[in-house]
Amino acid sequence: MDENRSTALDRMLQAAELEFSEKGFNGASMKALSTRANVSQSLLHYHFASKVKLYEAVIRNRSRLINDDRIERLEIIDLSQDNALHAVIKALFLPALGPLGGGRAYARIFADLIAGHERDKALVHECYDPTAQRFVDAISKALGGTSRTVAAQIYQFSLGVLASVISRDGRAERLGGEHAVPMEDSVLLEQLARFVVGGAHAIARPNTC
Amino acid sequence: MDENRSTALDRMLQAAELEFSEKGFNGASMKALSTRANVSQSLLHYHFASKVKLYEAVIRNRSRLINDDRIERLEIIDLSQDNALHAVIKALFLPALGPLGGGRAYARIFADLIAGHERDKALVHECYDPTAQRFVDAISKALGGTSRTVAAQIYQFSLGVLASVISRDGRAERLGGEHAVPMEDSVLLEQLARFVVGGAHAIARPNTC
DNA sequence: TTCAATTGACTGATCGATCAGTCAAGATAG
DNA sequence: CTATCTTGACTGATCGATCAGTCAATTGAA
Repeated sequence: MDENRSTALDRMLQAAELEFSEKGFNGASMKALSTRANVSQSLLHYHFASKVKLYEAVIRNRSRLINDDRIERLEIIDLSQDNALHAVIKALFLPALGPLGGGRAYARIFADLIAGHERDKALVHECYDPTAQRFVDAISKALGGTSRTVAAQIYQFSLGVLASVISRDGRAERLGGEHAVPMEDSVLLEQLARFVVGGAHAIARPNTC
Repeated sequence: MDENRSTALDRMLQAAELEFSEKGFNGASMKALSTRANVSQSLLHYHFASKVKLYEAVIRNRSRLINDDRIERLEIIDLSQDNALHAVIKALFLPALGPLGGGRAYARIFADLIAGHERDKALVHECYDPTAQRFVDAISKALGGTSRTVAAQIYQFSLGVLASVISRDGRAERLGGEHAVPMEDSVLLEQLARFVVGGAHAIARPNTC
């Protein structure tokens, strides 16, 4: 009962995600964070013990939402069909760009994880590697049996491209000049996927085309 | 005379680049930084006035080295030749990956800049946009007159791919499994360029291939 | 040549602010 | 009552920044 009332725990996680996203781990303060969540600073420590643990909780929470969706989308793809890779890449990107991805909130945290800070290595290993392995497999198969080494390479590049887009700041529009009309999300995703697929083919089958 | 003796100013800039790179802006402390440079903390403020100004000095310094090299390499490319785009992309990537790029030192700072923090927007605009414009132009021409909007898109994706590689942490090797032998720098650059060129063509000329 | 005046580089001590984290006590519910 | 939840008050450490002042080198006037 009273299910949809926002609990203190929900508010804390939500505020933490926003705060970490906007200021980064070191830039975010427990005090500002508690104010944002309308709880006392002590309550944060009661539930999460430490700032690091809270940070990990945020990432575990969000990465589970994203990766569950990714796997769900991946599993319904027939990897033997022609445009399988295109579907795989969209299954990788869409959950991170959509509402499940936490919108702007999670964007910078994600970009930080990509950057590969020493602090986050173990966490990335725990939260993202299992799903990543599945996608490396899928990429390998979708490309007709490319080596896992090359598939992992493509996966890494793909995440880089995703990161460059996920925290959109209008720079591409500025550099593009002219009218500078921001791109629709669905169109951007399509561009993104096409770029990655094109690049993947160029690496995996350098002789064709 | 006595030209190659390390001055205090040099040591400070160098230590700052390392410290900011390893800990990020908020994670780095002026005290640790001064210890690293073997100067007093006060000297940092004497020369750079504030932490933010020091950070900006580091980026202005490094970006100038990188972008001067980029332009130099870009200007000797014949944009009408067949594999012009490949050369352009290498001109964009090589200076950032080589010794001028500051090696690991500048890597994470660069990744942070890509992430697009609000704090760095104006600085990126000042230090990177002029060169970026030149490359967007070159990409547009090398692709036979693609619109600047699409060229800017490709430029943005390219930087994302670069960022994913510049702070190498061995994750790709781990995901690739098997022997996990780290890739040679020159080979990686070639892979990188081929991926981007393939992706660029896929976006700019969706009908071909 | 000599000596005061000025400058630039640099330091140790210290400032108030803010940090993450602690703790005992109050509130609330089963 | 008991156990969980929540709070305000507090701590030591550390933050970026400021300060007065030292020291060596340079300048300028006599």
